[in-house]
Order: sequence, then C-alpha cells, then structure tokens
Amino acid sequence: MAPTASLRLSEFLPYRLSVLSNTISRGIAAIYDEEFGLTIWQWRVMAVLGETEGLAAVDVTERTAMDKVAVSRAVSGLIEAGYVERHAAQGDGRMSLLHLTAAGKETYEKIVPLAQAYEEKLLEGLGTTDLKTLLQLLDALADKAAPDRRLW
Amino acid sequence: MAPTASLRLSEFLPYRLSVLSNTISRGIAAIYDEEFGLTIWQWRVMAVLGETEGLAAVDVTERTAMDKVAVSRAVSGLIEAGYVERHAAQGDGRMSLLHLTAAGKETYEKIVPLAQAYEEKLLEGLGTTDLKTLLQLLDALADKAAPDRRLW
DNA sequence: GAAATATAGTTTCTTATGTAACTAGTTGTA
DNA sequence: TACAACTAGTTACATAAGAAACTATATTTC
Repeated sequence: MAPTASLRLSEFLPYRLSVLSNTISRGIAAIYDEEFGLTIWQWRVMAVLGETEGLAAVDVTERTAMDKVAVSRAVSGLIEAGYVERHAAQGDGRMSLLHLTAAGKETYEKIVPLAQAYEEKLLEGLGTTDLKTLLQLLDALADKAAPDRRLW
Repeated sequence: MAPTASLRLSEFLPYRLSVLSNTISRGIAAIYDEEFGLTIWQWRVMAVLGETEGLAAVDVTERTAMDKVAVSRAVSGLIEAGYVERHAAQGDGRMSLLHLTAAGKETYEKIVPLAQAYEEKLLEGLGTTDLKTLLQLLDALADKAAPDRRLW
C-alpha cells in the first residue's frame, strides 16, 4: 500500500494566515463598530478618503481591494451616517467625487490613532528589523499569490 | 492647527494581512471547489479527519478555528456528498464520531498533494531560514492578537 | 434522586456578501 | 451622427454566515 498523504492543517501556511488575519480583523472591527458604528469596509473607504479627498468610487475600489458593489454599499452607509458626501464630477456625468464631511473628518481623526495603537500593540516586541523582514516576506508571498497584479 | 492624523491603508499591517490572506484563500478555494465541489470549511473538516479519525464535532471546532454552526453545516454537506459518515458515540448520546468514508479518503488523498503544491508555489524563492522566520513572526503576531488562546 | 446547570449539536432568523443584470453616461468608429 | 462597445455605479436575486433559540443528553448540586 502506498504511503498515505497527510497534511497537518495547523502547519499549513494558508490556514495560519487565514486564522491570524481573521482574528486581527475581528479585533479591529470591534473598534470601528462598537465605538463608531462602522464596518470594516466603511472604514476602508474613509481611510482612503482621509488620505486623498475627492476620489471617485472606482478609485476607491483600486485602493481598498474592494469590488464596486462593496464600495457602493459602504459609501451609501457612510452618506447616511453623515460621514461622506458626494457631488457630481464635472466633465463626466457617470462619476461623482467623494469627500469626508466635517463629521467624517472628525471621526477619521479619532480612529486613526486607535488603529495605529492596535497595530503597535500587535508589533510590540518585534524590532525594526523584524518588521522590515515581515513586510518583505509578505510582499514575496503576495507576489506569488497574485503574480499578475499588485495587492497593495 | 494640530497636525492631521494620517494612515496609509496600504502600509497598515492588518490591511495587508487581510488582503493577502483573502487572495490566498480564494486561490485555494478554487482548487477545492472547482475540482471537488468542496467549500473551504468542508475541506478543513476533511483535513482534520484525514489526520485523526473518529473526532466529535466539538473536537473539529477546536482544530479548525470554526464555530459549531459552521462545523455542523460543513459536516452535513460532507455526509450528503458521501465523504463523511457519522455514528453515535457509545457512552455519550449527545455526540457522534465522524469518519471519512472510502470516497472521502480517496478525495483527501487527491487534495493533499494539490494543497501542498499550492503552498510550495507560494514559498518558492524563500529559503528554509526565511520560512522559519516567517512562521516565528506569525506566531508572535498570533500571540499578540489573541494572548488568551492559541490560534493553531 | 430531582432540579438546576452545562454540553453537543441543529434549526431558525437575520444580515452580509457575491454574481448578474441593469441604468446612465461616455468613447470609439464607420 | 448614429451605432456599437465600454465604463461608473446601483439594484435585485441568490447564497453564505453569524447570532440566538432550541432539542436532547449529561453532569452537578442540594
């Protein structure tokens, strides 16, 4: 009888990445949701608008790794919450440009340090060199996982 | 005016992990689904049963980072597909013990090398030392993200 | 040894997510 | 300039996933 194939799930890199990433996402989502009523996707949209105002939804899809339906839903929630506003792009009637409102900016300014603090806590104990190594390794994996496009 | 908080999403570790992990999961799910009609969760259940036969559902939840509802649903799909069978545990009428059927084992034996090949492709170009470093770093992150429990 | 508490697992209900289809506007082309 | 092809974004439909409630069996406690 041929030797039995075997795979220890707990040693399988994609499994570990998935479990780790989901755990971290849940931890962060708790901040966005409990304190500000935002989903991860809404926060992602706010995050890119906080960096660059006046993006069209299509630009947001590129910068957030979200598809256009997810962006559309997130934006409509953010508009309803009063964090984002949209006005027609001059020149192209299909697009509108998105901006944070004053309330949106205020919330953005509150979330950024919380997110940074979370990240710092995660990296606590790792040196600068470790962090650099980690990012390089993740870059290498990203390149193998999706050779055709840049993931971030 | 106070300096504006700012966070570049693409440099934010939880974001990178999430995008990477989801990309990899989609890649693997394609194998399970297209060739064998399995979801990731069904495959996870099969993977632990391939390692250890005769687990109860509650054992599966612990080894797969799935909750009991997800396990229940995955198992019922696997039973329907003929890959898993369940028989009552003697001694405790609440539990049943799960086993791969012959067909389940056969499929398991087919998937394991595919999963391993996927992982190898992902790690292509990384040396043994790199891999060890990566796993250590992920362990460190896991410990910070969930200090109270072991993730894998 | 009966009542309360806990555990294993399923079902139900609600919400989230992905895909496809659709609307509206723009660009290319003959 | 009309018609085809394309792009931005939304809506609708189907499926997936999470939370809570529920069933059935075991265990604890008084």
